[in-house]
Amino acid sequence: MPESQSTSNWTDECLSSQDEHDMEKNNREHDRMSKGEDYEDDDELNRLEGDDDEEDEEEEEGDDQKPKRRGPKKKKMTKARLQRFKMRRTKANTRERNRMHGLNDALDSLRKVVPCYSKTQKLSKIETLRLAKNYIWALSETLRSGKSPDLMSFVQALCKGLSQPTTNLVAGCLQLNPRTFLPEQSQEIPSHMQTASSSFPVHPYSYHSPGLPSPPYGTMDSSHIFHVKPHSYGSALEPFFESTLTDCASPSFDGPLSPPLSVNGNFSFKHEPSSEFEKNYAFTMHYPAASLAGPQGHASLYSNTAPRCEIPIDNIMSYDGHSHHERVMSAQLNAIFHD
DNA sequence: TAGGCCATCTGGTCCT
DNA sequence: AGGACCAGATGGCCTA
Repeated sequence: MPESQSTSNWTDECLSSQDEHDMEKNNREHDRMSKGEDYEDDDELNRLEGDDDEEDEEEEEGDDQKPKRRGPKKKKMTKARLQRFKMRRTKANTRERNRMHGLNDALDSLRKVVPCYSKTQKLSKIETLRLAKNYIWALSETLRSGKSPDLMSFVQALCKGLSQPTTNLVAGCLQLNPRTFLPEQSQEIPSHMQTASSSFPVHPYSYHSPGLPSPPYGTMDSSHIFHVKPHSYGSALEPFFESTLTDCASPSFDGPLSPPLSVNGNFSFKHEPSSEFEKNYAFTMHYPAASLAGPQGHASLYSNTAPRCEIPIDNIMSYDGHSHHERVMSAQLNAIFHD
């Protein structure tokens, strides 16, 4: 293709300001190369350029000082060639930028459907992926076993391999002290919690970051200890409390109810003091695909009794929604602090 | 100031 | 040939 055609094709494209910036940068690059800097005598560029420009054919001959080089013959960087190079580079940069933006958009979508979504405190890319992996694993495990896990196990599974800040974030979402569910802390965890945390098998693919700092080892804040009350009527949700029912008949569960718990809107427990419901927490899973899916969705696994969703269904975020989710979070925070 | 995270540029490789 | 994908390099920003 003649250079002029290639150039006109390019100029037909819409240049963003970033592209213009690229062009400027490439012009600087041009200056640099014109001065003979870098690029190892332009070998690199010549390799990139290919050999379709007869007019530029030129070889370095008679250079006795340097040993003969292998590979394609060297060609001079003509203006036209440089121009085409710049254009290709600029286009490639734009494509790469867009590609990365698409990737980041996908990651953002993932952040929204993973527990502990926060607009203000965004999970890093790597932590998002780890948390998503744990989340998928935990849900799969739930489906595989056909038994709902207790929350402590679930949170433990979620936090496997996460960095301390992310673990703290999850703990924050849960209103929990991370020490209460980190597996390494089992010696410090009350017996009922140790029992609860055994519902999940060891995560087969858990990421063990060698460089991760240890979780905080502070004093146990009893106000953060997680108390789960089994609800009084039989339902598909009951298995979530099975371990606490069978193993945790300790006096600690006769104490005051702990605040309702929310895992970033994926689980929530609501305290309704005025009803018979009052000593129980309704479990809801308003992961959008679950709670909105109705009979087809995951929610149907847990919803064969009267609806427990304390948040109006239309307040639950849509798959890509933000504001709904924020309202849900806000509602849950209200519930958390309603004591 | 060091370290973490991120966006961007870049060149290589593979695929269509 | 051109685009997609990838990984390395680099520099900016932020935080402890």
